Amino acid sequence: MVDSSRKPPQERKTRRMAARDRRQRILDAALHVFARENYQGATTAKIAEAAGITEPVIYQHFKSKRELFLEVIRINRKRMLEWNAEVLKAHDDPIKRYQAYTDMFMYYTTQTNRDVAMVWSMAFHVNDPELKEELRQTEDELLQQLTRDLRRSMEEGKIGSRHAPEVLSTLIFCLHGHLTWLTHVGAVHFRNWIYEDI
Amino acid sequence: MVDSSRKPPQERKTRRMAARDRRQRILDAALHVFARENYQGATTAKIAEAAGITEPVIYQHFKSKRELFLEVIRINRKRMLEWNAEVLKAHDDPIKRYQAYTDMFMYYTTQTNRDVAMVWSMAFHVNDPELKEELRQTEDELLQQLTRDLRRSMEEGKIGSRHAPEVLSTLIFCLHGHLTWLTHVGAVHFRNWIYEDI
Amino acid sequence: MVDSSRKPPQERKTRRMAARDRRQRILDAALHVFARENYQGATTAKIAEAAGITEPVIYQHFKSKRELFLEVIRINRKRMLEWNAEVLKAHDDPIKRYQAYTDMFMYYTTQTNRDVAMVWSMAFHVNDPELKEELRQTEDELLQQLTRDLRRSMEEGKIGSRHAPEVLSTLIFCLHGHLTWLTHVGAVHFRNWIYEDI
Amino acid sequence: MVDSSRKPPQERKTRRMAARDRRQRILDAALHVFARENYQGATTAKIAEAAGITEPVIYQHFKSKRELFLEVIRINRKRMLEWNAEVLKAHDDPIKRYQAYTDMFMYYTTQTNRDVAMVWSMAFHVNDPELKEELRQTEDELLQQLTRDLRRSMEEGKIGSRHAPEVLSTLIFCLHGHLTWLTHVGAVHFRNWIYEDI
DNA sequence: GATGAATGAGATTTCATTCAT
DNA sequence: CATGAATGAAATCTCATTCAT
Repeated sequence: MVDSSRKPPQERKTRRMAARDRRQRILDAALHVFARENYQGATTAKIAEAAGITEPVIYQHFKSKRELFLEVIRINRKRMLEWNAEVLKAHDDPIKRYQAYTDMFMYYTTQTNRDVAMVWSMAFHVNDPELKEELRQTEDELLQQLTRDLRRSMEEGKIGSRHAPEVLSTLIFCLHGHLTWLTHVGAVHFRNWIYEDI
Repeated sequence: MVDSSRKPPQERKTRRMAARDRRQRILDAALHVFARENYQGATTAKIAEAAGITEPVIYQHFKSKRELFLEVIRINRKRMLEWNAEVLKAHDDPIKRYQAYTDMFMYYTTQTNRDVAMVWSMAFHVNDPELKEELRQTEDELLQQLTRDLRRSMEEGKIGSRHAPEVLSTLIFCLHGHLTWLTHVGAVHFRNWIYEDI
Repeated sequence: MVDSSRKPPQERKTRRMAARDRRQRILDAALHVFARENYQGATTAKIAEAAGITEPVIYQHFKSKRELFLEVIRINRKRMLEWNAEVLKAHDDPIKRYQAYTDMFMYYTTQTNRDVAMVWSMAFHVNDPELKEELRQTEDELLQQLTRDLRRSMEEGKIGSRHAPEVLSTLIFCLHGHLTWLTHVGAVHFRNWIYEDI
Repeated sequence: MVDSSRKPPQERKTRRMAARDRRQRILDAALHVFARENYQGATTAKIAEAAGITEPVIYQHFKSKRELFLEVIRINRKRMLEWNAEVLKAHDDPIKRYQAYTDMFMYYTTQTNRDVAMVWSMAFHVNDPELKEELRQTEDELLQQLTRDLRRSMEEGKIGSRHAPEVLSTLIFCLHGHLTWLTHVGAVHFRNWIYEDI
């Protein structure tokens, strides 16, 4: 996808680039296959096929299937946290801000992002303490980012305080999780108006 | 459920149990193991061990692992729908009614019920069209039961209509799903006050 | 099928009778199932079901599946040898005699007898030395009975000696075996006229 | 069939064989084991052992045991039909032609070919409709090839027409089938002179 | 003597992972 | 580095056979 052709002199750099490419391809494929097939359902064979490589290549980039999965999770953890922070900084007007936040969630139900959401919610069902801890922390951070922001807005009187900030953030958050399900399963009819109402 | 109290001296002489009881024991064990380990992670060996039997016995009662799982799901589907309906009929006063409804959800985060909730949310990640359809229908029914009830209460002026009934039911519903996660993962600190606020 | 009801005084005899009955039922069912499903394909479960009993009953009458099979083979060995001898004694006129012999073979391709033929030919594929020896002996005996008879008829000038008696008997014999196949598989179109021609 | 003669020092370092060769080795081993042990008696473990590999390797070359078996059958079906046709074209003199045909059958009682014959006759006892149809067709084709040839020879007056061509071909055919049995079981004493007599 | 429940042993098949080239 | 070949370990499921009642 990047440039593996127009740099003949530096041999090593080309290789490095290619390796990084490969790794990314594997991660992309893995995300997709994990989302579709579940952790244990996603065989290394399927992932390799989706990445257009052979199985052993996976093991040149990742120690094991578990490590690959954790990496997928970590990448999206980082991505989610950054994204979250960014969105909350994007607008001065809180109304617009939360609107953007909402949009972000909506965004998560489409294609690639849907894969992210699926993997995320699926990860909760993998019985791995280390992973579990990581998930919990991420959820907590995301929630606190939003809670802090909401509280500040309330204190500044910029939004109504019909709900306590913790409650509101949790509500918004739950919607996210649940909408993933509903989308996944096909019951999508109220998606559009629910945010407006809150 | 049967007689686990008037056991004779033998500690665990579980052999020679009546077919019905054995079946139930397997279902109980399966529910627990599926909740803990995921569909594919829950091997028949683990289920058998949890039920205190050997693997082949499972196949005297269920045609396959898949069938066992579907049975677990179906039983809880029925249980959930009945329970839901019952709770909504329990009190004339809507406030008390929804309070009971809320309590029911809370109840779902404790031991056995927690297993039910876990299996339920886990089931969405099993790649099986028949199962998926069944899940969707159940969610729909549960949601509609609640929506109808809320709408009626609003029309009778018994509860405020700050949110549209569809929205409110969805909100309540999402909380259910998400709280399961949060509980599962260990972030439980606001459980108590969130319902009061809504 | 026989009388298990009209003999109240002699308890033991009634029982004996019943036991013998059961045994026969099992043997009949076994013959049928073995013919249809192959030695290893014929599970004790299928045999029990065909006999209208439960599996353990089989083990009250036979030491093992193998023993049951050997018994089935032995019974039909005896039956075949007796039958063979009888048929060859039935007529003085050799022509009629061989006609009857031929008819007997034909008979073997219909229902019950077909089962016998199938089991017989199937038995050759069971890898069991003891069984193999028994089969060989039976084939030899059957063949020699016929050969002796043919030789005598030739010596008495009662039938033509276009073929040597050993050859003719083998030919007739082969037809038997092969017709079983052809019938089994559905290619039956010349059955009728082939014997006339020889 | 491949190079089993120019082996390097290592006694049985069979690892890392070319896919084609490995496949062939498995087919060879399978033919042998199926012939000896019956379809269901021939476990993948036994086949793997005979091929000097571990079980999973079989599944890299064949989708299932059934597919492996069908492949064995198909290969020999092709081989038989070609062979048959070739032999019937080999000589102008019909006497020599049928002599060669006979020799071919005889040939089928030697080692490898004997395995082919055994598998062929055993296949009739495998309860599989698709397989059965394939077998029937092959038998029919073989029989018709021979019948046509015999009829032409008779019409040209090159061989006597003591028997109708259909009958003669069936006779020859039956001998084939039955001789396989007899050989398999150990009663081989007349093999030599029977063809001359017909 | 018959039955329902149970099981050890094993069959087929899959999968993550590792060599050897 | 990449790949084709290989495999140990385990998963699902079956089956002949045996208890306990």
